[in-house]
Amino acid sequence: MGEQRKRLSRDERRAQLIEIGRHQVEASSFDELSTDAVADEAGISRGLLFHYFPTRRDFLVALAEDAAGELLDLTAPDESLPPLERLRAGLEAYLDYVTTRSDLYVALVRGAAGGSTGLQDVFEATRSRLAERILDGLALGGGEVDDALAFAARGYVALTEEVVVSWLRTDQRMPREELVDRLVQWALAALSSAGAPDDLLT
Amino acid sequence: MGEQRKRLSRDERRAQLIEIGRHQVEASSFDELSTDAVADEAGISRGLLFHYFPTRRDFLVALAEDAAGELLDLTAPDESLPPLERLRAGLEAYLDYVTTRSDLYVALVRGAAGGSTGLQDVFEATRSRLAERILDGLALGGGEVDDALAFAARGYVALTEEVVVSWLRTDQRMPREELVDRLVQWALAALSSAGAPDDLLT
DNA sequence: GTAGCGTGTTGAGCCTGACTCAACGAAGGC
DNA sequence: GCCTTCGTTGAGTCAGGCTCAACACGCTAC
Repeated sequence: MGEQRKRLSRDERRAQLIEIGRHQVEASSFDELSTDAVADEAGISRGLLFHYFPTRRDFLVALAEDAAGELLDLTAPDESLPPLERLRAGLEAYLDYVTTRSDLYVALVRGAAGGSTGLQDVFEATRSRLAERILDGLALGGGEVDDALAFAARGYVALTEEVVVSWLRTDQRMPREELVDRLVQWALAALSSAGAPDDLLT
Repeated sequence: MGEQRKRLSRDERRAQLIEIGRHQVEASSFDELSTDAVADEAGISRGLLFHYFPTRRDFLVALAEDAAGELLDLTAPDESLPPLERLRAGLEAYLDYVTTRSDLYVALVRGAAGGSTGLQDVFEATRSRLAERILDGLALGGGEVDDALAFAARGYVALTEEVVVSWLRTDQRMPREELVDRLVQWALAALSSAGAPDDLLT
């Protein structure tokens, strides 16, 4: 590729590399990503990538954090809504993200869970954040959450991820509104089974 | 290691390598497993491993299949039990396996989901098998399962995996009986939310 | 015994891809 | 116009996956 090499600022170069890395991951998966390929596509030397990311793993973690951060931003809860509406809005935003970036999402959910230790941590942390948000909607008094509720929240997040991936795989055959309704139902069922107060239906 | 090298039959050698591979995976993770290390521990040349498993990935897949097969065998449903009892028995067996081989289990659930394509398939297939078993308990007439029920079953399996991993991570603080009770509750909640007949409580 | 044969096994070496390092060169300040 | 800064280079090292032609062990036949 005879692209003319250009000198970029640290931030620009870093952003460019992450952008390219995301494409590569979308096209294949995390563990198939090659640093050489990224460098080639960026039109830089092989060595430069390691000036920004000391290790291939660091690079992958940066990619995962970038994608996860984007997901978390776009699904940030609207505190002004009552709990149930908030959950529904969160699910809608989640599905927006997922349908827009389905390749990246699947790569993240299915690829970052395993793989290197660092990736697992990012995945873990993201799932935790999502679970916390759900619990925050309940714990109005800011009380301690017991194990059962915590398990319910985490389990529900996992259920949602799995269902959404399955839904994508069936070409979204089920209407999206029905899917959201069901996911809301499952949330209520999981949480109330775990002893959550029923007034979360506010 | 001055162990005397011995000539083994194909099946013996293969079994030995898988056994060693499982140890390595337990000790670290799938993607950190090194074929050289396995060969060393087995006291064989580096080349021989590739005589049995043409590719590192093939070896990892064989390991995952071995572990997944073991899990499926040990949790095989007892057809003579009524649905609800069968589910409970399955969960008990599942927890037996998980507590016995927690390292391997976590490596499988958290490591095989991502990583190479082949590993993902094994993980996928195992989750599907577990979901099918749950649906089999319902579909007495052998009718078609609609998307909602299929999603519920798959989602529930994912929920269970996540909850169990979390439970292990909290040093099994919650009593095991309570965990089983809750998991049964969640199963009923998830399935009936998806429109399963209520007479699955037989 | 020894000649042959099937097959488990070897070990040197290739090759890809992650990673290093000393030196180069394009902006900006003086 | 020189100097300092720092993004950048590219040749090279190293680890680890993978190959291949030859070897050696156990066996049967003569």
